[in-house]
Amino acid sequence: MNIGEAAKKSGLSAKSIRYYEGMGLVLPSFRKDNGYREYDGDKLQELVFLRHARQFGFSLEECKRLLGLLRDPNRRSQEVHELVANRLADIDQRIADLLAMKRVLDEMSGQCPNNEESKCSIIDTLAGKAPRQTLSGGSHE
Amino acid sequence: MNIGEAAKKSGLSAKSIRYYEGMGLVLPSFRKDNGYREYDGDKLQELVFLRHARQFGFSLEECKRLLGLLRDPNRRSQEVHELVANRLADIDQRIADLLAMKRVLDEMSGQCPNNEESKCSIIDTLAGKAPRQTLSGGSHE
DNA sequence: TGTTGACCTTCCACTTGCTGGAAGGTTTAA
DNA sequence: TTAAACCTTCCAGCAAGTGGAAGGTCAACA
Repeated sequence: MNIGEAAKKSGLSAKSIRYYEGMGLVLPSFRKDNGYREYDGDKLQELVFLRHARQFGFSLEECKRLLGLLRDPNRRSQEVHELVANRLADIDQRIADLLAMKRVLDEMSGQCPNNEESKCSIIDTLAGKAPRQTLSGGSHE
Repeated sequence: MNIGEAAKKSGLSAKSIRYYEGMGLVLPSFRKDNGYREYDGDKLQELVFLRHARQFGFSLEECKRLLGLLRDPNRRSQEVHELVANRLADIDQRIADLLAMKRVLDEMSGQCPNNEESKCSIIDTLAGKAPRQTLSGGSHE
């Protein structure tokens, strides 16, 4: 199949597929005489795999490693597990950061008069004029 | 004060301060004869404000609007409140996305044998071979 | 046969928010 | 005087693509 069909079936854009190819992730099965890329079932499966991995937030570098493991019949599941564990640690960190932001922004939001007046505790807090609301919780800055 | 001192006191890097200037966010008070940037207390406060706003995840465009509001004595706190509300909605969305990823990755991680064998349900799931674990929860894809 | 439209190709530019480095000018202290 | 530590501008690059230009190809239809 051509790149357009591979795109439709994999859920990726043709642009992305070309980009991933340039990054060395998934090459087409071969090129036809007219230069068109040709993808077979195996390659399509790799593209789907890639889309899933990206949806879980793996970087292209990590996707490259995952594809290597997908292709390697002698892989150790340990290695796959480790990549997922790293990803999970990263996600946990991001969630914690976002929750810390949310907590303080919620607090700030609730204290803003939200009217036609200029007085605004959000502005004061960001400017460092109001009682400190830090992301880290401590009073050190 | 020079950019180096402004950087130290604001917690930003000199590179970032120059970048923000290029983006039209915070200009130095003036340039000295030798071309060096000079920052006074007000400008330093704006830089600190900027650092805080960035720490809360506001984009530079949003920071630009926030700085405009900081400087505007006739601002309406409504406007500030709205920016924060938008930011909060974005944060909530991100958290929800990350939690959905985490949920599925946790599940996958627990099912992987995590040993020397090649059999790995994580790989199978990403390849779409195993019982579907989707981020959206539905069976539609 | 012509031509229209939908494909496909490559390449370059743009995005966000910086960071690093090169090449060079200034200031300060020993 | 000279070295270190500033400062200046500009250029390149990161992730992970998207958009568009310029052009080749293919299938269908009159």
